Amino acid sequence: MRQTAKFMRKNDQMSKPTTRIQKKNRKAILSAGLEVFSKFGFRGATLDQIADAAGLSKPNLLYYFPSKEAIHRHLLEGLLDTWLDPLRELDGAAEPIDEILAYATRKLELSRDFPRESRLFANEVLQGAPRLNDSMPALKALVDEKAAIVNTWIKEGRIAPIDPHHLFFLIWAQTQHYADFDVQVRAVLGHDDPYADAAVFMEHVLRRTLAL
Amino acid sequence: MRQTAKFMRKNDQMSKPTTRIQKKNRKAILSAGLEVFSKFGFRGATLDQIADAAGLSKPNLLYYFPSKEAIHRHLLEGLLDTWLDPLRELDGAAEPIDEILAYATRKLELSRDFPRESRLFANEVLQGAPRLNDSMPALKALVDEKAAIVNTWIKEGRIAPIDPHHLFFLIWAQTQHYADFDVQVRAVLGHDDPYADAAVFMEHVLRRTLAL
DNA sequence: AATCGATTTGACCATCTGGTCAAAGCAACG
DNA sequence: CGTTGCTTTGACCAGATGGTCAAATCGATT
Repeated sequence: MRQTAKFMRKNDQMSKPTTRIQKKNRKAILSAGLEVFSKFGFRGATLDQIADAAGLSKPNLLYYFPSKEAIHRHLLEGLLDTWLDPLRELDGAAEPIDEILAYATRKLELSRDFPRESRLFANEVLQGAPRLNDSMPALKALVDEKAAIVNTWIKEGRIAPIDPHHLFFLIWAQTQHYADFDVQVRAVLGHDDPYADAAVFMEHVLRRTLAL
Repeated sequence: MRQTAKFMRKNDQMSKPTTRIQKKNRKAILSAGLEVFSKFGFRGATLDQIADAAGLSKPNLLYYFPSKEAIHRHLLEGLLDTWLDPLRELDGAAEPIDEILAYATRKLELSRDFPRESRLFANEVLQGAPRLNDSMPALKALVDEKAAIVNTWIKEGRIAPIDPHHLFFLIWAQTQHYADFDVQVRAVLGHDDPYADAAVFMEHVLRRTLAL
């Protein structure tokens, strides 16, 4: 007996879509959800908006995802991982300043290429991260691990003595600012694409901050 | 004939509250509104939540403010001003590095002492600043004016040549990060009051960034 | 204490929102 | 081409939400 979608939803914990249509529609829904959730936050977004943006009717949308929250959860799930991937690559064996610059650069590219994801995340954290609390310990663990590497570099006298945690905050704040406060950045600059200048500026700041 | 509150609301454009009760209740409503709006955004906040937080009934709340949007507008109105006040004080005649450090410090204090205001603002900008668009030109004008001062300092060879706009973005991003991403910051640090360390770190970053 | 305007509230309303359901449409496979 | 099961939808529902209103209560002034 072939599985029906209904059966999948109930018993299969949303396993991968099987048919071509399912693939297409689930992708459309997630993309639409990202668009709407990142703009209005969870409570501000409506299923009608998402259905509209996905080009589907609301009941059809709920055929693919059992609830508004399920769409949101699905979007958040992969997000923190993607967001932290560049940090995972931070390598204790390589040259400190190169490594940190590479990390910051990758993070800035993430802001440039995935601003909606950044804003979805920002919206969530702003509102107290109610749907991210479970991930916080893992986040802390990863950051602590990488902070230890930075501390090693400091003890070896290879970079200036600074608080590693606040160094990460600096990089996060600086890079995410361009995605999250996009409107303000563009209004102040009066032109598009702040990212080229931002990259130059950020490299200046980090080199100076880390230099002995 | 004494003015009634109803009369005021209709014809007087919300002029200052007159009676002691009005003063107290309007203050309670604005404080409650700040609490709720900063946590859930405009669309996520409900009048019932605000009324609850203010210790009033919903109709009573609407006796003092004509609509949900009016409360929100009222909160935003003063906000951008307060937010930019420290920047206004940036003085071209004084010592560059002292001035910039003083600005950044004042801004960090604002984050520490008024995190709800910071989050209200962040929520608004995140969602495209629909209710702040009018203020954007004034913001740009002020920033451009102060950027010109920084450029003068650069031409005089008193600080390193950097892009002044991105310098301001750096300061905004860094300081507001501690208020807006409070949950994340605390989760990563595993303790309270990041502000003392943040101040030290920020001074380090800015001194290095600006040094010749 | 009587009056008059300021304040408060319970009841109510229209609209919006997340979600359901049965029935209809459609695609693939024998 | 007919069956079978996947997909889509119109109609609907219950609860939440922003907002209204008339009536009740309160407080200051006489």
